[in-house]
Amino acid sequence: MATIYQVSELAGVSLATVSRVMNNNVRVSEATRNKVLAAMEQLGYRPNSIAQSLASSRSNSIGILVSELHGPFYGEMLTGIEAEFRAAGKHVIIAAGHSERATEEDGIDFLRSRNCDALILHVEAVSDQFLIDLSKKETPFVLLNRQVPALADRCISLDNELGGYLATSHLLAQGHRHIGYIAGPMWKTDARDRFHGHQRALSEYQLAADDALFFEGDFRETGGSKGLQMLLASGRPFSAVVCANDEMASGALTAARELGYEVPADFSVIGFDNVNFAYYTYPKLSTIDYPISAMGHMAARWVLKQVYKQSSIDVQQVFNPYLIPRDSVAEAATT
Amino acid sequence: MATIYQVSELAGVSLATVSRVMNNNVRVSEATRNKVLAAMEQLGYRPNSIAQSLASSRSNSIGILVSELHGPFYGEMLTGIEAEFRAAGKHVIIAAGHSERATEEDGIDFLRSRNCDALILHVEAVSDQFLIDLSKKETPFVLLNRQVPALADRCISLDNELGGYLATSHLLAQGHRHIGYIAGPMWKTDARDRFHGHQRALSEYQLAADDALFFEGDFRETGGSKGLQMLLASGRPFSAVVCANDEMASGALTAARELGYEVPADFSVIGFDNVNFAYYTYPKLSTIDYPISAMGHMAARWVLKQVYKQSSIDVQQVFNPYLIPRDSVAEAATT
DNA sequence: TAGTATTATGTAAGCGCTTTCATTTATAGC
DNA sequence: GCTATAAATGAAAGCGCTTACATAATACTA
Repeated sequence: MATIYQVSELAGVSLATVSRVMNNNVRVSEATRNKVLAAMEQLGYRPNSIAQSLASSRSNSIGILVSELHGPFYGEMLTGIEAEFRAAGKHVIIAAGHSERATEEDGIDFLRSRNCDALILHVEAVSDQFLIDLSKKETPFVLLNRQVPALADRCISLDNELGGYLATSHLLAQGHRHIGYIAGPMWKTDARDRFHGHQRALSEYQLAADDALFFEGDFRETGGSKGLQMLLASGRPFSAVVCANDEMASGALTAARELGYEVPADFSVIGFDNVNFAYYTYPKLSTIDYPISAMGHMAARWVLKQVYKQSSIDVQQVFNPYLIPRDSVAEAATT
Repeated sequence: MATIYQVSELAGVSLATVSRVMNNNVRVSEATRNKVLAAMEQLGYRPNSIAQSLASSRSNSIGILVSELHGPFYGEMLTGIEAEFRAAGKHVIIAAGHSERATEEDGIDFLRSRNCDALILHVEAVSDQFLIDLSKKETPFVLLNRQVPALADRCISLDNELGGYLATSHLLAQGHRHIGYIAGPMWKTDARDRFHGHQRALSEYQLAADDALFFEGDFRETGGSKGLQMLLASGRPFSAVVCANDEMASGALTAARELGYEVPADFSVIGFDNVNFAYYTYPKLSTIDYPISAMGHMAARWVLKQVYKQSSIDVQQVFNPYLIPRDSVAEAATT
């Protein structure tokens, strides 16, 4: 692989000049620039980005930590982030945190030691305090899908409480009064927030969540089917169930069918996230849209703006969920 | 951030010694090693991986190029790869190729300029020749889900032809004789191979694929629903349809339902890939298992073995698909 | 045309490590 | 105690760039 030195020799100029034409910020005469460009072309020169990083102490790489690499949710998110950075000539280094504190901290460490210019963190298990401490170190970061008041300026988040509220309100508006709830792991903020929204909607109707109709799931399909079975086993009547995400809703749908129930005839189901496959379940899942791809883009743009100083970029930090009514919710039977 | 120099000063040794204890291959006396370790600890020293890379000309990073970052298939694949490398202390740089030639070549370029020690490529649009040329350059790479005869030793692939054969054989064994086919984009090798398997199975029954019952889709849900509509519109009777992947099968299932058909009562449907959600469709999708996660692991291990010389690792290069019978395929009505 | 302000280019000192080679120190043999 | 050998450590030259700073070339002014 050719080095900058060989280019400079061929072009008959100094190293510095070659470097200048690469980072075409400084003025170089048109003639010289062309000579250099020609030499680069001829040698098939490509800059060694490691050397560039070392010399300039910017690595042009951004570390991304997500809980998982698979799953519709994270996939969308990563796509949004990658697209934005790729266009800007930056690259992403990705690690998975698996929603475990140790793994997440480890991942952050790993990314930091890779000299990332910035980090985009989708972390669930580390404490707020850990993040606050981290914010005092040199590597800037932005939090996706998390609200830490002390770090508000670096949070890109969805109003999960509102989403939970919207879901339950929808059910309520359709006449449902006995509503089951299959939650996410309650140690996760978003799971809690969604549930709080649920409670708020309920309280507007002078209702309260029924403990017997509450199940704490795991945000995965199996959690949804297990949850539905528990709800059914409770013996308590219900005409609707809200699932804290689409994957659990999908599991619940499948379980319902297996147990001989029909949705929405026997009871309605609503999900959360509006992941891609929600449209392909049967019945089509009513859900709350989570603009995760847009939020991924936004996190990337935050970095572009704050870290790479592309000041013209606008960043939206708080996103709002909205209802996507489809076929899994119907009016409550009037009894 | 502390540098190696500060560590060496604090420990009262030379740079070289500190470097040695980091790469603990060379012999350093126990006493010195402890002094250095203590100094590192005290300074919170962490090596600058960029500098390490420049000096050692290994970057400890592996470039991954996939078609998309989202979707159940790629998600699984990335998870497999990341897990393997993370454990080995390597990191992955990920780019998306979007199944377009220019974007893929661009992505490869991008990754190479990032000084990756190796590349794992899931490319569909670049030519075999391009890859052969690439193999002559210095960056080693392994191909996932692609068979290039001249590069056989760096291909990790599935026998797609066999998979296609298994799917159709299953249908045939259930008595189906009129079988529709919703293919992937036929310029993609895997789509073609699967179709060839389909033809082979058919020929064993002295049957041939019916052009009127063939639709070239796009491997996505919409392609499946469009495909099914075309099949239905053709006026040709059929009792089963094979979809070249699960996403199209899911789309076909949804479309069938919307048009008033029942699967598998009116016709059977079989997919391909066995992605996570195939179990949650209605009816549960019969499909062909594609061990993509295992293959992702294997691609990573190929790199560990070939590039990082971890010779104890075993690598399996060709994987076999197998049938997962579920509920979307039933026996053909005996007429 | 000398004098000054601009612009273009070159020189050279790092960036924080690895690694070769030379040197010092410890170990052993006689 | 003195050499021969091995083990531990240090000195220093890069890796391929960026970036002050210095200098040379050109343009502009009076």
